[in-house]
Amino acid sequence: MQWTDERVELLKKLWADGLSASQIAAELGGVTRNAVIGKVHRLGLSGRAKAAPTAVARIRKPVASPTRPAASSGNGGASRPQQQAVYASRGNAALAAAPVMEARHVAAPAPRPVAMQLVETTPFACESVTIMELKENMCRWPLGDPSQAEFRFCGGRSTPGHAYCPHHATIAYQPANDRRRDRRPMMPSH
DNA sequence: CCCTGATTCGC
DNA sequence: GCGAATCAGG
Repeated sequence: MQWTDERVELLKKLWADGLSASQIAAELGGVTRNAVIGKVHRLGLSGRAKAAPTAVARIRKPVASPTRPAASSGNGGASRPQQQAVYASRGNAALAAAPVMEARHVAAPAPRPVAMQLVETTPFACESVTIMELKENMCRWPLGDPSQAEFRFCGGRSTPGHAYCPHHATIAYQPANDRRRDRRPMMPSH
């Protein structure tokens, strides 16, 4: 990919809009965030409004002398075989489609979406605990309607650090490719 | 671990 | 000029 005028313009705009380099890279396509950052610097638009870095901080740190692995024999370059172009496609980069939204840190451990709660068809003996009884290491798989008093959580023993018990984990974490096939009909609309 | 931008330097 | 590798930090 090359930096056509159009792409450069878009880069400028997105950078000015505050998107991260990886987000911009995803938006442009065909480039990595490194490429974006490199371009940003070459264009001289680095350092986005960063609340006055206070003179001192602004000054190049004298110690900043890089400690590059003393390219004893062409570090990086020489030994690197033809890149297989593994464009950055992880993290929010893949979700960058939505320009605005910046709701990343908002989501909580998140129970399954309501629609998924009634999906389970196979009878499964849950502890059925209330939110008050729910403790660490207890399966947080929701049972029933969260707006009703009867609402419960599975409460089964979950692997430390995980949200669900082994059983519900298998439901919650189906491989993307299997989802469509295995999905039972969900609620009509909501 | 995920992410962020900054920098270097072979190409 | 380009951008991977790396650094430094959250």
